[in-house]
Amino acid sequence: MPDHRSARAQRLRDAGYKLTNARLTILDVLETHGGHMTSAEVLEKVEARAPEVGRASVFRALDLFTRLSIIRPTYINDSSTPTYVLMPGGHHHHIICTNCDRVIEFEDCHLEKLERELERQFRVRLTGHLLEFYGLCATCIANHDADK
Amino acid sequence: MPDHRSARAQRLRDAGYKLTNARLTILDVLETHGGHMTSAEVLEKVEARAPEVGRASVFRALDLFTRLSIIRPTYINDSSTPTYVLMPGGHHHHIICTNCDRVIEFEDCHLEKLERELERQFRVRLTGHLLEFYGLCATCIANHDADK
DNA sequence: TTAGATGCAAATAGTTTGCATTTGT
DNA sequence: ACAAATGCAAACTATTTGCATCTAA
Repeated sequence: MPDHRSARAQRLRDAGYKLTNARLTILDVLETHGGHMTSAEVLEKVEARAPEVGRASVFRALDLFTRLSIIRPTYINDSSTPTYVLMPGGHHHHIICTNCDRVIEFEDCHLEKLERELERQFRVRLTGHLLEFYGLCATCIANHDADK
Repeated sequence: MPDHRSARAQRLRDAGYKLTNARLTILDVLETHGGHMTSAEVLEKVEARAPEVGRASVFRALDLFTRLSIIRPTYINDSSTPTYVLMPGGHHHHIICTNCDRVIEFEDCHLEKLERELERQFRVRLTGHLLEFYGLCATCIANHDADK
């Protein structure tokens, strides 16, 4: 299995950034949690594990990790606050229910071919992608139909 | 050509929402601008066109339009503030340069098949999607290489 | 050794709320 | 007619900044 944890720290290092206690703690919090985390949740977990790490460093690290395509902020529910998703292998895919905000993750996206096409067409070098579908989940479809 | 403008107002109406002056103004601002707009830009344009429309109504409408898959908030640059993209036909696709934040839009995504697969697999009813690729644009690749 | 990163606390900016009033249907 | 939506301004909350200090390389 791929060791994403050391791989991501390595990525920081390769890009010329220091492996500080703050960054490694924040990265570990994200990796331990695994899924979707709001900045508030990250702040809370970091505070619990390493009280000496300041709020500002958390936001600075989240920005940095975003620039490095390690995570990606997205809007899940009532906007205004981003939810960060880890992007192992540079990509992530999910379905968001626009009624109850449930998130369903899925694996396959078959976007490799499109990715290569885009790189050629626009002369870009792509490092990751996020694919979000919106709609109603099974539960909300049932409730909706029951309303009739 | 499809008349997205009346189509979207119709969508509001069909979902049981009132076609108020505030909502129609905000919708028109989004459609006139066409592309990506931050909440600040929407506020500014709405203020210019219809000063009587309050700030709160703008945010309430942006939330509503998001729930209806008319627009979708996403993070383009320095996070913290969402950029809203119109989703004609329910979908939108772009490439974001993680170095200079340039946005390149593209049309084809070939996701219809995947969409149908997901609907079957998870028993969901999908209304739209957003596909974002991250990486370096041609200009930033050149600058990066020049640094060596 | 030293550029880069941190932690703190104060400042800022973006967004939401409560409520009396207005409006679409 | 009346529920839904609005506009206002105040309250709130999340995020950022400036700067002296610290630390990874």
